[in-house]
Amino acid sequence: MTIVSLASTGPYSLELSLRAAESFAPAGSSPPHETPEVLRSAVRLDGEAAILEVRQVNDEPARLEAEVRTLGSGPSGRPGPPPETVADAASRLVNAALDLRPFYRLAAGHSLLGPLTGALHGLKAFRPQTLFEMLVIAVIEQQISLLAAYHIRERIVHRFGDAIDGLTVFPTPESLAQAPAQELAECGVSRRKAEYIGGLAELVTAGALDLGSWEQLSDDEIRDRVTAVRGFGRWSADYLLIRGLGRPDVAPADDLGIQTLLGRILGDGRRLSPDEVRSALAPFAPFRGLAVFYILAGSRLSLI
DNA sequence: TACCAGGTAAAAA
DNA sequence: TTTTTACATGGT
Repeated sequence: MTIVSLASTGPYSLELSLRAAESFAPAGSSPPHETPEVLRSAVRLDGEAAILEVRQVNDEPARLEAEVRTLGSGPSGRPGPPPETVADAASRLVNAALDLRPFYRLAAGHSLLGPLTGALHGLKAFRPQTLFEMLVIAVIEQQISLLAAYHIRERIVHRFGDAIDGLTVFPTPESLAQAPAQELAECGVSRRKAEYIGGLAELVTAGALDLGSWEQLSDDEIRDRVTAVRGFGRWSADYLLIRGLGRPDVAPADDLGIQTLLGRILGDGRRLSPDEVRSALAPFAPFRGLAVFYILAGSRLSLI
């Protein structure tokens, strides 16, 4: 067991972020939390499956506490992972490095975003533990409804991931590279998507895609690398930038769900074209992605 | 039943 | 070069 303390840059509300995350999941998909203020996540630390729990211990300045349990750790087992590893994993999950204050200053004067950032003060999106996971999820979500994608993803995770303490860690690139396309397709993805996932997993396993170094790259450099992989277009690249890397300014203009949402909230109810999405989001640069996330969360939480 | 849903690559024109 | 088509699940 390892416990570490970490700070969030600027304001943060774990409780609000948990409520937003829950509102994005299909109704009834997650059992009611016994402890709604704790983020509980199955992760892989130094190659070993672990449960990572994050709780907030102070509001301003925002401070969090992360606790890890692995199967091997405990009174008689090996020691848990080193504190830096735990702190890094937890910081990534809660996007601790993102500072919301400049976004709030920009939004303050806006008729919709002003009140919304007030009501959602401290809200950040959780990030997945790895970019590999985010890319696989992007493929699954291509073209089909989020609900259908959710069921397919659950099947893949349970079939190829590692169970620990009632949760399941996302499959490794190695396990998906070894999975026959037929077995992936049995989880509900198309034959072609199974090839995309297998191809990605092989590239990562072979070291041809060094996802770990992508944090340092610019948005456009990452778009180039993502779209060079078969099965990954502009939409998937933007999806990775926003959800996987938390890049605050990515405007997902090709996203059907965003086109529909912005048409309803900012437009006349009709779905917006990609160009109309770009125009609608222009006032929020360099925080266009954050603006979309706040509008989406506000919509899901029935605030707008 | 047919169509749409937070796309993409490959075939056809 | 541009347009059309196939693909999988789940809801309406």
